[in-house]
Amino acid sequence: MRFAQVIVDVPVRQTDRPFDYEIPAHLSEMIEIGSRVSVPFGNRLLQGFVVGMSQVATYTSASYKAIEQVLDLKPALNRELVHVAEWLSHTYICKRIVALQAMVPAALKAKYERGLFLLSEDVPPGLDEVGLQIWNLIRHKEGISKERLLMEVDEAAYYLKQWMKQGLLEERQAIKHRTQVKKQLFVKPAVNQHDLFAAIEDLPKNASQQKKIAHYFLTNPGPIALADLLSELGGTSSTVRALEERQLVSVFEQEVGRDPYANRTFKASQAMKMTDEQQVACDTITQAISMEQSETFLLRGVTGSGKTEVYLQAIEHCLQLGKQAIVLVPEISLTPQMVERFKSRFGDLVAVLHSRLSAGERLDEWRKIVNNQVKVAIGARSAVFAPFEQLGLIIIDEEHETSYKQEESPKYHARDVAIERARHHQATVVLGTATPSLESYAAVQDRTFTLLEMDQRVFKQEMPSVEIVDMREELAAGNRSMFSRPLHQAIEDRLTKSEQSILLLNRRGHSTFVMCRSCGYTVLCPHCEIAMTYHRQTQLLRCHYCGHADREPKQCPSCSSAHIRYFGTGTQRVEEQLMQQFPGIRVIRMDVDTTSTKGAHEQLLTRFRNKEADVLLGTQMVAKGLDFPDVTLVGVIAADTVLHLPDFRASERTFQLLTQVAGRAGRHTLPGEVVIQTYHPEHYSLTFAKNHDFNGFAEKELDLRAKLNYPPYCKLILVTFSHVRSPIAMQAAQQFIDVFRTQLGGEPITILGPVAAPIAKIKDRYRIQCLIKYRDELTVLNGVQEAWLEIEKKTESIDLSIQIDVDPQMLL
DNA sequence: AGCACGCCGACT
DNA sequence: GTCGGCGTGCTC
Repeated sequence: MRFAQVIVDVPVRQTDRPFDYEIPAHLSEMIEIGSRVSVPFGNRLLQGFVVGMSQVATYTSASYKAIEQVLDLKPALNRELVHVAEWLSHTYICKRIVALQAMVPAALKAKYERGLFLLSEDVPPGLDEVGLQIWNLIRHKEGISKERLLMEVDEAAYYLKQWMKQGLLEERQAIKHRTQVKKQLFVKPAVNQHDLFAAIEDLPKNASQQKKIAHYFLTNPGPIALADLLSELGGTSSTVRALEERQLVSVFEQEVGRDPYANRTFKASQAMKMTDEQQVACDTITQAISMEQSETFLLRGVTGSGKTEVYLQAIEHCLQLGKQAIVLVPEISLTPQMVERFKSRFGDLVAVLHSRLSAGERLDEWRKIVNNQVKVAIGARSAVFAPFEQLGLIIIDEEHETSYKQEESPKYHARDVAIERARHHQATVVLGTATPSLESYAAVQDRTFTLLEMDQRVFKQEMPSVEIVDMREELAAGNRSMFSRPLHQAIEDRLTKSEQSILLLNRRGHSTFVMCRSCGYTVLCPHCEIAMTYHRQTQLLRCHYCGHADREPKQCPSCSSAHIRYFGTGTQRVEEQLMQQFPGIRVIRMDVDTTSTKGAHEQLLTRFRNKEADVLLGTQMVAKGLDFPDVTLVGVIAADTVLHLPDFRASERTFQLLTQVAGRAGRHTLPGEVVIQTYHPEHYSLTFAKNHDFNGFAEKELDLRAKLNYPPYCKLILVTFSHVRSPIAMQAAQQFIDVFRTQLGGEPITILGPVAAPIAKIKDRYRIQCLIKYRDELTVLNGVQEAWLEIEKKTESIDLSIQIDVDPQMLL
């Protein structure tokens, strides 16, 4: 007898462990570690993942249940990914099933539905006509829901009750598989060519369409998609149906893979000649891939230094060795241009995974990986789990981006997952960026990572000149506009030269807060402790955290004064001001509000590329990876917005954002200019960004981090407790810390808190947080895990939520 | 998570 | 006497 250890799809404390199931003989060939299976659990049928196999059960029992079904022809995961899931669950403290499910496309997550199942093959004797009808309906649509049946047949309730009592029928939960495989209608000839030829003669004289189609099949006997047939030959499906009725053709369904890029052709491209710097970087990387020593490289290249070409050639080498490669890019920069570069170099060997694909399209792309049809996967964060068997290379572009940290459980960082996977495969990791995260920079200093540098732009252009404008001086000089004189001048200059500009403001909406001039009351969201943002088009005050919207107030809700004023500048107001101050200017605004519909993002960028606008105005999404030849001016409306966030990474974020957005200017033949407006012109993250001096910034910032004891000099775990009543959350937090301290047994660990989170209330729930600072003590993760389980157990009955974020990227 | 089992109050 | 409330504990 063989057994499989299965993690079942129930994400709670009590079931977060493997359960033993018998492997039935007829499935023994199919089941492997990593297989997705369905298993009986209690009186339900659940989905699960096989994480182990053994000759004897690990749990002693008189009888064992057996695996019911294997859900995929090829296992969804493999042994290595099952290991990584285990690593994920203890590194980021999450339930095992949550870790496993994060590795497969969302379309494979089971949905469960209660449905009706007959327990007897035979129709009960003496059943009347209506009863028989219902019986057959249930037999036909096994698992149909009770509600649906009652809707279809009014009298059903009586029969159902009877049969359940007699044990002929039961209602139980079943796995409802989402539409997974796309099917399409195909047509093929039903007779041989000879008969078909004869039959054409017999067709009615006026059946010209039918004849046309029949003729087609004389020369093309193979099946063809119905849609293709009709678009090629004209006619409608009724024509085909007529032929089907004459039994000359047959129509059938067939599985087809969705290919989101099927209708696009990509020009094949060749490797480009690289600069010396590129060549050195590429050679070092390819050598490491060949040596299989699992090395991590930090490729620091200034914006425009041609990192992508290095990636492409390194991948080429990797493929030549018979290995596969993963490329991670931030979601927002996974634009058609980026996809195009990879598709044109590697053609059909690339699978593309990003969130703008439908769930089905994503699944199909992912299946190409499982079925070994592709060698390269390019995608956002979750593509790090691409189930390749022979990984040679993992590339993470724009390594510093916060989007590599998943904000939901499992709260993993793709960079760390990549390094863990590379360890299993003896693969190479390349982290590319112009502005490394300080964690990676520190890892270079302690020789965990190897540094590769590229300081020259490919076409030898100068880095853009950067001017920092002190807005306090502008005000003193009587300029109350949001555009300083230098920025105003620069925009005007581009308009006359018909060059383009990018303007960055990291806040959407119109005004960022609404305050009463009489009493000082600020309008807060009733559900969150956050100022509401005014949106002019809709004339609504909107909360950017929970989406709550209110009408624009005509008077102060607190003192009824009419002196309500709008403060703080958002992208909408900048747009208005641009139109006012530069008559005739063409502006494209790009923020969450204008890019929420499918394809809007690409469409706006295409319009800008086609020079249908003079200015691209937007939030940080305009800072990333864009490359437009005619952009010669980048303006930062307010560099201070990020600087003042209550987060120890505020300076780092500001430096990165400014450097990245500055890199959008003058990338081709025209020189670039950058204007940064600020109230803190002396701040080091601005001055180092002005001089394009990453190393200088890093040294200064590391020094500060060391003094304040923050990463990379310590590790962090952020634990957030939330409840509708603040004291309950606070009490739970305190208990958590007590248990945690006991677990540690006197290790000197710093715990900040419990205190109210910077955003103290979201969606009517008060948030209390604790920040754990530690070196690398092994006991800490375990202690958090244990304390979590204990508090979870204690608070089971109340609606308390506990969020654990290991290595948090945002302290909000 | 679900669901059965179990022990107490208000109905036919 | 039975239906049904939600507290408790288990699922290979």
